Amino acid sequence: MRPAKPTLTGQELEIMKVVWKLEKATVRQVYETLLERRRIAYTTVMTMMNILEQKGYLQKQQGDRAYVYQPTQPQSQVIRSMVREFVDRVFNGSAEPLLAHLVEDRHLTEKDLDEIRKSIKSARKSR
Amino acid sequence: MRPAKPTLTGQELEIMKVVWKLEKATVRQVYETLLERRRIAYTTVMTMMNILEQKGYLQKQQGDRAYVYQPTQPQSQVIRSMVREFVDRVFNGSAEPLLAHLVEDRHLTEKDLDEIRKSIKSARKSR
DNA sequence: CAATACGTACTAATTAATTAGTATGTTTGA
DNA sequence: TCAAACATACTAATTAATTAGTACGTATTG
Repeated sequence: MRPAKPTLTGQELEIMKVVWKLEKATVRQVYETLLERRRIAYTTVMTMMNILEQKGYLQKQQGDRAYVYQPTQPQSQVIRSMVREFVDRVFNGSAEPLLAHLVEDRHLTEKDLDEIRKSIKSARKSR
Repeated sequence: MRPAKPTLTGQELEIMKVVWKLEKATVRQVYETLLERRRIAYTTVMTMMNILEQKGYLQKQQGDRAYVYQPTQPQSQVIRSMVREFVDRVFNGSAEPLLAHLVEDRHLTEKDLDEIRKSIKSARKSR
């Protein structure tokens, strides 16, 4: 049996992104979307989506003709736990060094930090 | 042939962390260190370290008895590119949403942000 | 020096990840 | 209606990742 919430692998994440974007989608819809970027077989997408269902990330229901899949969790929540795992794995759980790296890489500006500062304050209020 | 700088996988990163810590190390040293945390075979460590050498992350030289392995790149540099890849993969390259997640997760405090702010300023000066 | 520990090369087993084919049944439009 | 398109279930091939075993040689030490 598969564990309850196994991590999303690379290709699985790609598919989830499409489904989140579309809110709900058939295999064909996802297939068409992915085709715009690269060559892939219809059945490959189907297999992946079924695995995602087994993993608990997607839910399917009978639609007009084909199954319609939809995410079981919002994107933000899933990504949050991916970040948490990454921080655990790479930085042993502390986010600060990650920040340092982001800054060094010039991905972050002072303006970004102001944004963040604000959001911290409001988060604190709502606690 | 292997690509020049393939990404580090989970277990490979664990081994690299040990070697970075020790600065240079034999298979046995890494093996002993990993043993403290979990059961693993000596040859497993050796295999992994040889793969890391093929991938260009480690360099080996003949030591007194055994080969001595050392990192070809500093930890900070490797981790920086792991962060970059993660940001690309999960956030399509923009770091800001990553920040938002870190904050929401309360991994980040205002104090952290002050630290970062300072480091941005000094980075700017040295540009 | 002989037994034991150590080191390396080579091989291999297992599992996960990725991609896709085939068989078969349903729907639909010309 | 019937051929083409579509859908799904089932199976499978390929590659990567992870873990480890075996054979064999060298070093060490009691």
